[in-house]
Amino acid sequence: MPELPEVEVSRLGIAPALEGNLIERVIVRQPMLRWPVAAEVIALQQQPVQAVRRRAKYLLIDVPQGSIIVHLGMSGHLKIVPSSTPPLKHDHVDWVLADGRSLRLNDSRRFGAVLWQDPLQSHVLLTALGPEPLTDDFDGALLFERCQSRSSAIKLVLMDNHVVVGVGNIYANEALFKARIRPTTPARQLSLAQCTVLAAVVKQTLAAAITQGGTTLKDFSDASGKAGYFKQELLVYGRGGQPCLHCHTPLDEIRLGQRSTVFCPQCQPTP
DNA sequence: ATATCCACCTGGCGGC
DNA sequence: TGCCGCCAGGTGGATA
Repeated sequence: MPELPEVEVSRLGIAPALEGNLIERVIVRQPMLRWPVAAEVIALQQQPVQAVRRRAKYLLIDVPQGSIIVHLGMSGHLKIVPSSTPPLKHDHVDWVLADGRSLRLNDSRRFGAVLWQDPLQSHVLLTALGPEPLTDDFDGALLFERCQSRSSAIKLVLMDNHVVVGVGNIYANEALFKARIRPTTPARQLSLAQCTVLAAVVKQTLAAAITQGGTTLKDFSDASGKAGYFKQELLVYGRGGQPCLHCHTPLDEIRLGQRSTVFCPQCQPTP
């Protein structure tokens, strides 16, 4: 999926078209995503959009009756298109706007979701989430504290939504390389100083990726259909076996929690 | 609580 | 050209 930067790039792209606009109706071509598209969303008519927010990798589109929750899964992307545009394969949901355009969700793997949140409530999927990485709620001290009870590899802990949200496989690999920490290091073995560096590079990496329009591996694009440029700045992800950009040692690639994990055996030493 | 593994689904790639 | 296995940006849920 889109990780946090790609979701934020989507939010930035769709918000200007949605906010202050009216959702006239919703067209569902394929209701079976990760869960069935929520009935409350399908029934929406003539609803003004008040705001488009993001929490972790969830987008929240606020209307007077509540909030539409959109998750992009692994392959989802959102576009703003003229409503007359013929739907393509995997264009599962359209939100038809009053100005002749539509918000269109395409998701080939259907790991994404379209859910509903009642006003003044938090959907159950959003209640147990950890802090947002790009706010002051997340810092080295918090990361260090949450690592104390964890013997798992730091990469798995960094990707655990209870610890911090939004860090997926690409950016976990990138941040650990920048922090010079081996992904397999048991989390509780990290020092406060290492956690402070790690939290800082997580913020820096995510923020830079947002600026670059996100990372497009194959099917991510922003609301206008443009691919992201951050792929050019990836230091280790997808580069297993190739030389480290710092020391030229071939990068190691292993599996951690069934996810591809790349690191430099020289620059990211075992503790 | 924590840790591990599986599931969902489509598509692209390499190998034979 | 075709078939097969493997891999891919996520994460809830079942199981020890």
